Amino acid sequence: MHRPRTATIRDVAALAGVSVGTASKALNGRGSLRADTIARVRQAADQLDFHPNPAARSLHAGRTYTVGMITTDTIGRFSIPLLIGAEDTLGAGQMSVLLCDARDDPIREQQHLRTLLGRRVDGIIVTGRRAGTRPPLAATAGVPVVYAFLASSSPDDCSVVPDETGAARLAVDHLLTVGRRRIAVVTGPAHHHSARVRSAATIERLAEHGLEPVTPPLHGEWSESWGRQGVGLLLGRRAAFDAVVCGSDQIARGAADTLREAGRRVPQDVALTGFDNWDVIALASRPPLTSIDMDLEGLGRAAAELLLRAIEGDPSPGVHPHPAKLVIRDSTVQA
Amino acid sequence: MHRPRTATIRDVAALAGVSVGTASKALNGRGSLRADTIARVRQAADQLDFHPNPAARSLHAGRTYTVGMITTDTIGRFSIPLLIGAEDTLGAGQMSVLLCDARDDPIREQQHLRTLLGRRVDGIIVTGRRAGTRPPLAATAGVPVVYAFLASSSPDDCSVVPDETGAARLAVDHLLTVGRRRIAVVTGPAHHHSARVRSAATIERLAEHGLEPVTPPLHGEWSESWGRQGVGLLLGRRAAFDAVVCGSDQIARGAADTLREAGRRVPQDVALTGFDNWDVIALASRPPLTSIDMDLEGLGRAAAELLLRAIEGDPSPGVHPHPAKLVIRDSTVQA
DNA sequence: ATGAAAGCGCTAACAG
DNA sequence: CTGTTAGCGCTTTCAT
Repeated sequence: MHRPRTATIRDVAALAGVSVGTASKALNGRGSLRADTIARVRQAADQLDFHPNPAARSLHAGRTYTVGMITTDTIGRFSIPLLIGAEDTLGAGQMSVLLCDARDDPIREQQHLRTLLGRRVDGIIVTGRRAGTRPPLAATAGVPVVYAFLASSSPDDCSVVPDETGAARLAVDHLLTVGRRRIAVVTGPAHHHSARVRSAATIERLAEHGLEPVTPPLHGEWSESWGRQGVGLLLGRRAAFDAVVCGSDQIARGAADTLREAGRRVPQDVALTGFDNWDVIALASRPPLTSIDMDLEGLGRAAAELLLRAIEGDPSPGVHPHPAKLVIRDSTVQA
Repeated sequence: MHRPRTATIRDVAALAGVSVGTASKALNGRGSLRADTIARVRQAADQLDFHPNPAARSLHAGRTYTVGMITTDTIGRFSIPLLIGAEDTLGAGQMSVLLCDARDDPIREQQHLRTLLGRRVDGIIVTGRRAGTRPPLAATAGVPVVYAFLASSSPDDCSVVPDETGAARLAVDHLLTVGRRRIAVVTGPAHHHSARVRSAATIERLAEHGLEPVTPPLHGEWSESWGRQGVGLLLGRRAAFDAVVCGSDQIARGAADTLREAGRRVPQDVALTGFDNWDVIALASRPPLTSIDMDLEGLGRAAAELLLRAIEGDPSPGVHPHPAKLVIRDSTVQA
């Protein structure tokens, strides 16, 4: 095999006129060496553009300074900010990230897991769009795992999830602040965890203020089309409402379109809140949407920090909710 | 350091009652061994769930079976399918992918490059949204590099890019097929490479059919808002047009909204083509958009294949265009 | 303060 | 056919 001749510590030692052991110590600040020896070695290393071979280092240290990131469903809109956030703090911790896309296929997931363990990663982050919980990864041979966005069903595992109840409260409180009292809910499929959690939290928060929604929550797809239909239903029922809490930005955008076409002004007649703060949708909407931002990038960072800590031997089992924030735009407050 | 006691080849050899050398040969199919010896070793390996330590293997082979993927702008809508495609074929080639997000920052890019080279990756894929060309990566110490989506400005490098001219032709030919002759172009910023290439190719193709656009191409943002404005301009000028080639799905969707609100039927009165086939936009549009799909996932796969080949010592310098395809929906053909 | 040598886990020559 | 041995590049005792 034609090995690209990179400088080795031998070369550095030779150039500096010391033994490899001394060179190693000089470069790693171990042992006690004369200052000028250290300087000489450093200079030699610079001159040769020496970078220690990570394979050799790993072989000795038993660590790879690498973590695996495995997205159970295909990498998508939700995983990306998570990836970015995690990659960011892991990189700061000198860790590199191996990316695995399981495409919603348990077999692929299993293969990727084997690959990662085979590569002796120091830790694993599991993400995915699927709401709620998922079964924990099969045997990970003592390698620390953190679940991000979705939670492991085992409470012994460490999971970081968006605080969806807190998020729903943010939306309700904001609508109350801008004077709305007759609030409707149009959200995603009834069987969908996020849809249920969000609408339950919304209702609960309303109740705390002595209110209830003008109709039971309307469930449908996570689509603009359903947003249009849902609001169409509300209009058809001649329900009196001055705000709609929507389960996603897409639903909210559909709602905005239908309201406008029906001659209702947003936000003067009806205020709208979205969810996800997905810029493409929220900003293109007429008017732009007030929306809940789950801070997925921050969530990814949080997950990475917990993983780093776990790798250092300090695990944090349990489910850790990550706070959301409200981004206010014209769909609730007149420009 | 507390090393997780994974089985080593020594353990396997001991259990099988052979020497490590023999065990190695048995597991790698080298040399010539008795069938039952091989079987015994295999069984021992299975029993101990033995996986060769990749650090040791790398140390010996001088390869890491790892490639770096570095996205120059932040990971986004365009990079993801590329990532997925590349990860897919690299994984099939036993390669893992180290992900680096440079966030449009040359300094971060440089750091990531150093990290990747420091980790001795076998190859690098560079992607990014920025259109057109980019300066080649600084010294890569002989590590093969493939540029995907954007091209390196050096012709000695290997780049895989979408065939945007071919793509524009697909759109024009389709519009002609459905009987349109008075075609307008509304696209992105004039300084943007894709916008220029796409509209130039559109005009050229029209010319080959003895036609020209009803007005010079209209340039603006890559946004729905500009799509609405652009079509507003066309309507205001009382230009007679029966089709609009839009530079992106967002522009096309904006165009569709304005046309509908102006009482023009899509596609009966005006046909629309989008670009990117971004489902969230193209499907939510009323009507759903006929759009050009650059097959980014396939492009990522192609890039990965070229990289694998380059790693094997068979580089393919030059710019390799990757064909696009047309996805026909209701904005050009009545449902 | 420095050097010599062992060993991390594996593969590939070379002996037998 | 199988075993022994010498590295791959680095860190770390242990001598000196």
